[in-house]
Amino acid sequence: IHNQSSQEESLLSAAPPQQVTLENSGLWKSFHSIGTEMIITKHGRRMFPHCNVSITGLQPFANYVVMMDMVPVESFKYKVSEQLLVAGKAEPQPPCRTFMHPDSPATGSHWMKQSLSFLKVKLTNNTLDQHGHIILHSMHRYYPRFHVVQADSPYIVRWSHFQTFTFPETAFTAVTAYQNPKITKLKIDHNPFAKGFREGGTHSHSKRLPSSSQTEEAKTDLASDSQRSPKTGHYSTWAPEQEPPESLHAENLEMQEYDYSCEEQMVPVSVSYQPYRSELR
DNA sequence: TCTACTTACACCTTTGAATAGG
DNA sequence: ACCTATTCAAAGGTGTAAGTAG
Repeated sequence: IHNQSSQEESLLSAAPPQQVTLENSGLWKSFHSIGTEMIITKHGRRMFPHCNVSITGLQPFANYVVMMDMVPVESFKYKVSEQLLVAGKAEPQPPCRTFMHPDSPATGSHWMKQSLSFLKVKLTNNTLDQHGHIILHSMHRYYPRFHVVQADSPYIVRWSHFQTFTFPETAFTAVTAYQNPKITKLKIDHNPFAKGFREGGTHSHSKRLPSSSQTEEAKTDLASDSQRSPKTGHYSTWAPEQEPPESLHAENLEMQEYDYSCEEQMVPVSVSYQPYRSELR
């Protein structure tokens, strides 16, 4: 753990260090090794793989809010020509929205009891979206970022005791249609909703997909994933402009007050901010 | 002509209400 | 009255092909 200041050192020494672990790390790595792509649509598309994390080191009786947002990996966009190529400067950032885990706020013991699923997160390319989905630019790369905030209410968050965690293997390219057939194959193989497109299925399109040697490799990765090979975050620094290091990233953010009742707010990485709470079915 | 995006579609899983049984 | 299990229809999540936009 690399602490930024003596003030943070005293803060951390008062409580056990928070740790966020990516539970389905093996599946993410299968996609990452090929180049993860996430479909974004006008009406919002779920992520696959979706983020599934566990948290430790919280104070059992304190309340916390857990959030997720998306951060650009670098400051340029891509185009397709055989493979993804850099195609100039990135588009201006759309409104940065945050997905608040529906259990928020909840006690530390609640969060640590079981892993947290971000299955309901939806991505859109519609900058006028009214459903609170996370807005991204197509042909840009992003990675999800997780925030753990000690707070009694999702609307008034003290940004002290605020920690952020990211996982390099969760970086992805936002696309409106799949560019890499290997990614398509992996998704069809492992997303139950895409079962109709699997080889041997009754769907007419199923035989159009090229077979890939990558699939067996991916299955091996998944086997290890099923044995739970989660990866735990620790404190280090890497700039989004750089290729992420193997290690995970967690940053202590500046202490400040934040009122979620506002429509658009700034987060400590100088992007505008919209609170979003998913609907429970 | 090329690339990026949108839409309709068939196929599938998930959800939740209704019902039955203990 | 209460709980659990089962059934089943509706809602919603998929990638694809074909079309549109620029």
